[in-house]
Amino acid sequence: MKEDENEANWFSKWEQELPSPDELTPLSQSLITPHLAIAFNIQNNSNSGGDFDSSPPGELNNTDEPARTLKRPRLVWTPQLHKRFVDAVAHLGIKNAVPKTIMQLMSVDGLTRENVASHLQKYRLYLKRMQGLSNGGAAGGNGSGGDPATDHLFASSPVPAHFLRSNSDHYLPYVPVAALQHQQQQQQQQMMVAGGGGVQLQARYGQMGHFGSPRNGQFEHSYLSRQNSSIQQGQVQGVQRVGTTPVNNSLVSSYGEEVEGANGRKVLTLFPTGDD
DNA sequence: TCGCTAATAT
DNA sequence: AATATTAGCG
Repeated sequence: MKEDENEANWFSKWEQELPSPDELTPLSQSLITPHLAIAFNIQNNSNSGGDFDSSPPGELNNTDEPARTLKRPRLVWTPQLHKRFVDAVAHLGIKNAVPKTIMQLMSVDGLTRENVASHLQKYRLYLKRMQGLSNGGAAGGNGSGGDPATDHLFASSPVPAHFLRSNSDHYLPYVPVAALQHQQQQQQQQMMVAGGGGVQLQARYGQMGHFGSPRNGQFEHSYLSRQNSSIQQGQVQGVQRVGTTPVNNSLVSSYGEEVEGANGRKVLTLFPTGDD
């Protein structure tokens, strides 16, 4: 197999040029440097949403600047991230739990409103389905419903009781602080990278400055301060077709499993998915 | 501009 | 399968 040799070759080059941990690109900024983009042959498909593409639809930038045209990698909603989401929603109360607000409360660097909106939509559907059934086994053992599969993720976090009311009129504005034990969970995160052109994103978050105590259903303050700048780092890596696992960082020093789905779609998992 | 839902795209 | 994006409305 000569191809393997070739790949091994460019791979070592590539490996040497990887940024040091300090230089990891924060998720909130450009996600993939032009260099990496080219190295991975990741090119934007042109239009479609262009999240952080700075040029508006009307304006046309003839020369393609990869860095600017790149699409965000798909966010991977890990159980922990989802938990944070649930906590945020729980503490905001139904009325205030809208994408933007949730996003702010979560204070996850790199998390966009759209990420949250999309997730929220699915989560709501999940809740609805849960109500339809005899409520009771929200967490852990669903399965026989034969429903969409994100349930998996959703089931990983306990659903606050008041979410499951069909009467959405007057929810309790807050949750009995029981679910609020997350505290400083370790910053270890899982990262999954899909091969074959699929690039996924891992979000890192720091400690939440404690949630404000909701008074009378109005959350009055300042979850707004996002000053946890120090802990926030994220990194994306693409895997072209390499069989080799690109582990070289101190952050990702252990090999994950390289599993192959039915499609030949490889998924790299760095760090075990730490559930609660 | 934001949010919601359903549909569709990747 | 899991997320993202879009359309159409309020």
